Amino acid sequence: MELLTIGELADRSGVATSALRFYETKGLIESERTNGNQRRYPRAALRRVSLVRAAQEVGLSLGEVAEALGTLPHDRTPTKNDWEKLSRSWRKRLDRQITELHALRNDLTDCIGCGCLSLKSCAIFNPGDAIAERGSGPRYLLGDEHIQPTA
Amino acid sequence: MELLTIGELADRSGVATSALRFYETKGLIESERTNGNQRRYPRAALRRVSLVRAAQEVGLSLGEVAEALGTLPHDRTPTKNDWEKLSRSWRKRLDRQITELHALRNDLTDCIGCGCLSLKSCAIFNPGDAIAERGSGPRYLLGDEHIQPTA
DNA sequence: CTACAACTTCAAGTTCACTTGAAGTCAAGA
DNA sequence: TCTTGACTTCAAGTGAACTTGAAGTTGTAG
Repeated sequence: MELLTIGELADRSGVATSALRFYETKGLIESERTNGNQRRYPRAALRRVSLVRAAQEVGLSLGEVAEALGTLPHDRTPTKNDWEKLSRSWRKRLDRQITELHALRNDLTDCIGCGCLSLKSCAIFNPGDAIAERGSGPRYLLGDEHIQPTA
Repeated sequence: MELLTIGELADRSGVATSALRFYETKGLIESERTNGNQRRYPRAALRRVSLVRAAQEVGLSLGEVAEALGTLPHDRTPTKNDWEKLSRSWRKRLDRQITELHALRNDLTDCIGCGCLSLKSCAIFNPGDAIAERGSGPRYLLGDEHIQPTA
């Protein structure tokens, strides 16, 4: 099997045919045509589709993916160097994202740990807001109003 | 300052007023009204908004956030237990996401490392596809066709 | 050679998460 | 009191990423 039909590519990549045609209009993948005008994809298209999906995972829009792919040469097979540039920039983005998620995770853990009795220090629930207007003391999540009456 | 106007909430949360009204239609936040029908938000709303944004970061849709918030009691201030349930499920999701990103990062690193001379083992570019139809030897990324003519 | 699944294009529709605009009301300072 | 900026609702618009439908064509197995 030299070339893939759009249906085969869809099956193998797990991406709907309609999405593949859509990707093609966006210049993300390319195809040859049969005499009867049907698309035929080289094996490389399968990797290309995976690349697109991977990039989406990383948080890139299709436009950004197209742009990134645009940095790869059209006239020749990409070299290791070509690829390294692309890959490095994505990895950077990935690293940043991982860092952010870790931070969020830690905040959540703190919130569980603290039982929300020390909301002052809770990053998630006090982002940029000048809190500490009521002095210290117990606070409740999602319903600040329940201040213990100074019994 | 007991209650916040929508503008103040917007400034403090960094979320546009239009978005806040939109969140309200989705049941994500609530407000009281003045005699003149203007919204007034309790401080809790600020945390609530942050919660929504945090959840979006984790990859939840607004619908899912609404659902999650729905598991919190409406009639009383959420307790530590209420919160723990919610927080744990989100943290789980966060963990899964972090794991996925790590995997993706590693794949990218491998791809850089291998110089794409051993695409057979490259997870990103061979997901679920049975490759290895051409035997071993050099392969090129994004353009498989360039097989060295057996010089 | 025929049947039929798989393909083609093109326009329009969908969902999500908002934003924008119009037309009018409210709140607070000079 | 007047002015002005902040607010109100409601309808419509936006952009991303596709999907769906209609109407017609192609490829292949029987």
